[in-house]
Amino acid sequence: MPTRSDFTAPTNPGGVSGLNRMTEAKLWRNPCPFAFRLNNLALHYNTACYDWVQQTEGLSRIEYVVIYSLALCEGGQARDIAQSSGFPKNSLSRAIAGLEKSGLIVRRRDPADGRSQALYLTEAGQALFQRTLPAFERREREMLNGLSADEQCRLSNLLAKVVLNCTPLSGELPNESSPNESSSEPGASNPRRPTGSERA
Amino acid sequence: MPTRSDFTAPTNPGGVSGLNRMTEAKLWRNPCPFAFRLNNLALHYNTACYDWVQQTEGLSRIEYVVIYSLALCEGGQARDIAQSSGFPKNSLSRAIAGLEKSGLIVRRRDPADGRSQALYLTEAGQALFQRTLPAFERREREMLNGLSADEQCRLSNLLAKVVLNCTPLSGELPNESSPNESSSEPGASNPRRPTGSERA
DNA sequence: CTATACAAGTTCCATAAGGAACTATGTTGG
DNA sequence: CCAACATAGTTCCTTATGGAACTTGTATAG
Repeated sequence: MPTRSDFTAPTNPGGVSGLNRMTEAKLWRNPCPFAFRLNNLALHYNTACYDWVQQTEGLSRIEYVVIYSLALCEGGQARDIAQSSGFPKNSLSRAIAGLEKSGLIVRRRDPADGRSQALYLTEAGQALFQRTLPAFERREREMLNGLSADEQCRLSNLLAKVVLNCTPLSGELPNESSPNESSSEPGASNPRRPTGSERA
Repeated sequence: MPTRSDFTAPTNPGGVSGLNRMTEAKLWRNPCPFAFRLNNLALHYNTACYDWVQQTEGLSRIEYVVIYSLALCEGGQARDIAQSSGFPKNSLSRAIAGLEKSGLIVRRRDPADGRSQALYLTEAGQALFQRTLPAFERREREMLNGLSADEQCRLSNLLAKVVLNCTPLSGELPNESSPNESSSEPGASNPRRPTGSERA
């Protein structure tokens, strides 16, 4: 049976729910709880799935994003993938070159505009997508299986609404000199770059 | 006034809502819509905020994550930041060393355990947090301002629920040989690593 | 019809990032 | 009490990453 010493902090001060103190703070006492939850969930999803694809198919995350993007939107261009995923175009250029060499995609120059090229999955590319997709779908289901069907639906809709609300203000950044909000923050300026860490 | 040629596809086949075809596909015709929306939102939030901090304070994302983590959980250890943020511990080690040199944090060895060290914000570190936090809060408000207060609350709760549902299965990965699901995917195996791209 | 600006992709290159191995400290168990 | 193992943090080193500049091809304007 447990003695008193069994209850002294086990070095890892596990919170009530098995989370450590810091994670609990970020979840429940965070001035930006939404941001944390988003990032936390994206992390859990992405690492599980993309590590798995790396292992089983030898494709990097960005390469798989290209495959996935073309599966959803045949004939799309590198530019489209950049815009919809947030990866920089030079990284995409590399990934696309690699995938073409592996025979998973093909490029077709647009006769109407010599600059752009439409991208297509080959048979092999489609097969790869077909055999990997289920794992991604399963992971998504697993993450959501704590919610009822109704809750899942609501969550999905709310997120979509936020995405639509955000997309316009993509390039915008916190700038105290802008003549709207009243929040009293000091230093600010205004760079730009729609790059980042989406990758989906 | 616009002539007919004004309406021919502007090279960028903007969808109804101003999104390009591929983004629309990822939003509305995606077998994993939840994952895409998460990543898309995380991207918009993170790039805006962390680029801004980089510009105004000269701190990298991971450095700011350390500051933020300690502001929420004073005396936390590097290990805690790693667990709650998903950054690898060697990268954190670097960031912590840099922040200490800049005088934004201090380390204090734990007398009870010579391996670990508790981290604290200095006055300067706290001041930095105080003057940067509002921009992060503002960004979060901006992203959510398309939702009613009630919807925001619901979204928040649903996300928290999913986070709690996910955390246990952190290390787990899609493995077809597991004796549960029936989804018919082929290749699978089982690596591990809780690293990734959370960073909040 | 040239000059200028813009856009899609590619190449170059410096560096940030993270895996793996290591150090130092703690814990367990035989 | 020592051997084996675990854990916090650091160091080393290779590689992936992405900014900036470049190339090629299109619009626009003077």
